[in-house]
Amino acid sequence: MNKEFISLLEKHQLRKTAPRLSVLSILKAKNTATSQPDLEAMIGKDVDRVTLYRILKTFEEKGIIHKILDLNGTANYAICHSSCNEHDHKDNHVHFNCTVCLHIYCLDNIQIPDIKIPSGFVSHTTNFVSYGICEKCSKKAEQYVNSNDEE
Amino acid sequence: MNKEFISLLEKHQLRKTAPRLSVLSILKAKNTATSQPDLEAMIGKDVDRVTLYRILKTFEEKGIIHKILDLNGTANYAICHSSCNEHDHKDNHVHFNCTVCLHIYCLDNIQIPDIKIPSGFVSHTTNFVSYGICEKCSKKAEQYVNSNDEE
DNA sequence: TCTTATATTGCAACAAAGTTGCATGATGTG
DNA sequence: CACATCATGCAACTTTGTTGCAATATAAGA
Repeated sequence: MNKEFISLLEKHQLRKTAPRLSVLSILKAKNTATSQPDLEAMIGKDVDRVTLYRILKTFEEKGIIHKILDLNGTANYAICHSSCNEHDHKDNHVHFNCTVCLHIYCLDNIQIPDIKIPSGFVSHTTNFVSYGICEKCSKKAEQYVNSNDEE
Repeated sequence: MNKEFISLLEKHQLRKTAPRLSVLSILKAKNTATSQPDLEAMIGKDVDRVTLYRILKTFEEKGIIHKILDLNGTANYAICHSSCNEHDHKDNHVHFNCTVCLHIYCLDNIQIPDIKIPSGFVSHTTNFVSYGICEKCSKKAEQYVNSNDEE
């Protein structure tokens, strides 16, 4: 399991260090993006806050992870599924940001549609975020409603 | 010109105060969204920082302005063109974020296309941001290239 | 295996962004 | 004009992110 991360770091010519492997394993373990504060809490005090910021920055630049901002502007990070690299680092799937649990889902199968932009403007990347209620939170809400049927 | 802002505040049952009118006139004067730091600088020290935050929060809740996050997660604000209100506060046009000057343009004429989201998920709002180089910055770059033709 | 250049980390200190509680002051309605 | 309420200002604080520099770990070569 660790081998996967080690080869990922090697591929990008980054040294294999404990903090970096921790970050990768935390991000990989979840199916949603992880927020900066959560990451900081999960990684604990073994790794310095500054180190974490720097790791996230290099990972993003190398195309290992991508950053998505939630509705509050908080940074969230997820491992890139598609084969990103330094030069071609696109993250052209739609994201879903649940307004209840605040989780961000990468909808890998849903491509961002093309749009026409005004002449004179040149677009390099696009970002599509859908805000609403995720499956888990919908189900929880249903259960809650059902349990109060007698009212 | 002030009448416009005063009636806007009345419409939303907000008291007409000097700080609120300042915010409105600053936002209205520009064709791009204004960042929180810029707003703070422009409004000067006559208005307290905390007051500014609170004004922006109420304006957003009332549907007077909308918030757009730039690529760094910095909050930017623009006056809503469409007739938004507390209950129907949608901002369904595309935004363009220039990576050079960092300005955010509201592309009022360009609607956000619909997408299919996975079953179980319920979408309330969508957000579409295009990142690239705006017209002004493109022209500046051209001029720069031309002036260095002799090289 | 030892040495060494260099990438990476940790620490301290700081800057910026945003929040909370409370007292003061302005607004608008009767 | 009085008064309830909304809005602001101030102080203090939390969170998020950055910078410089010294200490340390990594990887590659002798």
